[in-house]
Amino acid sequence: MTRFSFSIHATSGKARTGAITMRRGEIRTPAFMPVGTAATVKAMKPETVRATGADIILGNTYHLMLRPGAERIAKLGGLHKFMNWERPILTDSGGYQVMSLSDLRKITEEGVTFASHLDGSRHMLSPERSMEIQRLLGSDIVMAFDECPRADRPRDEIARSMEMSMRWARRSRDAFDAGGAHADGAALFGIQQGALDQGLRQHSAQALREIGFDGYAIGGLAVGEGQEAMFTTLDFATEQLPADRPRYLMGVGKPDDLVGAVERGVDMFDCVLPSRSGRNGQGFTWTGPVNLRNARHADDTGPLDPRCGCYTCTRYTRAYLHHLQKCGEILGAMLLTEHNIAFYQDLMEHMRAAITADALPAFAAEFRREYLSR
RNA sequence: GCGAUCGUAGCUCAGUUGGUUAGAGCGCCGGUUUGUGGUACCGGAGGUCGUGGGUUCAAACCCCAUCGGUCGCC
Repeated sequence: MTRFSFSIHATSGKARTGAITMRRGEIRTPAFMPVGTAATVKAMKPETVRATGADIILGNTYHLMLRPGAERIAKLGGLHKFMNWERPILTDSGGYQVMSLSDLRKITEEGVTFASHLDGSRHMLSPERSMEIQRLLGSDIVMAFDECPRADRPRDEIARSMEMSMRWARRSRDAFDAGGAHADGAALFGIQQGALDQGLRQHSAQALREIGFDGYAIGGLAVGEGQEAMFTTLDFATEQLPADRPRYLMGVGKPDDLVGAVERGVDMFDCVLPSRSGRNGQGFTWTGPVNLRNARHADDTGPLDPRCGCYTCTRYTRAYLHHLQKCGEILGAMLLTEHNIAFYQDLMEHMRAAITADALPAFAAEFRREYLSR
């Protein structure tokens, strides 16, 4: 069994490029992970997701435990077989969704009880149960169970939440090790909290390092604080985490967020933006986001992005994509999602090449000049 | 020709004991989406209430005429 390992091949400033090697394949970093919440990257076939260049996708403990159920997926052979994706899968622990989706949640030291957003039924998640579910799913990168408080909460509340998340991180580590997932070659990532506070972030990072994880995630950002505050936090947050382990900025972000975060030393990302936007008419291009529902595209015979070599851009006009979006046609979501995911992967590939050439600052400057020009 | 009935936003319609700047859905125009509640969310434009008279302090609403649609009867 190939043990989890991370090697850095080149650096450019604080940015690094390299690869994570795992039992189900290699993950080139910096990496963008398309989100496949309910055992599917919405509107895309797994082979198409792979064809865009994705090495790994994300799945969700919260959604899958409610439907179809973790035990059922285990009985059906695990998440990879269930959804026909044989490469690595990272599973979120459910902590964030309990905050963002469910009502009637009650948080105690033991864990969280909450009402399903699907049918109101009552459920419980704890570090131990989250580890068990992620093991049943067959996850390759398991995330520690944490609490993600809103960034606008008072500092003492953020501090107490972070400290509990660190105790939960310890319990996640223990439950993960006891469950045997480690021996199977799965990896466990801890999640730093502390919102925008440098001291709290430092405490959180120290606690995680003492426990020891295969990788370290930065949680609690991109929750409304704005890009400048996020970058300011990343300036110190990445340096607080071990240099020889992957750093994963959870839930981020827009293309310019990714570039700025890579410059600050982040190695992994996931975000719903490219896939959700694909269903709602927003396409990403090298010259900025485009709303394909806008009437000005109705007679445009050009591609969405002339510099993009994806399936959609090499075969379809903006006029057609506009038409599909206006009609709410399924193919519109499919074609635009595929482009957006391909664009994100292309962006990552460009950044990896720029870091390899030790030329990330020049690439980033040129990217911003064009992407943010309008 | 006679009778009935209907004409309100681009479309389908709501709107009476006559009473602020006449509403809805869809469509149209635009914006939002960051560890995903897949037909999402937010905002905006748009109407001489078929037309012309009349009654009234006040008319989409009541009266008369007229034009147009639909149905029925000769």
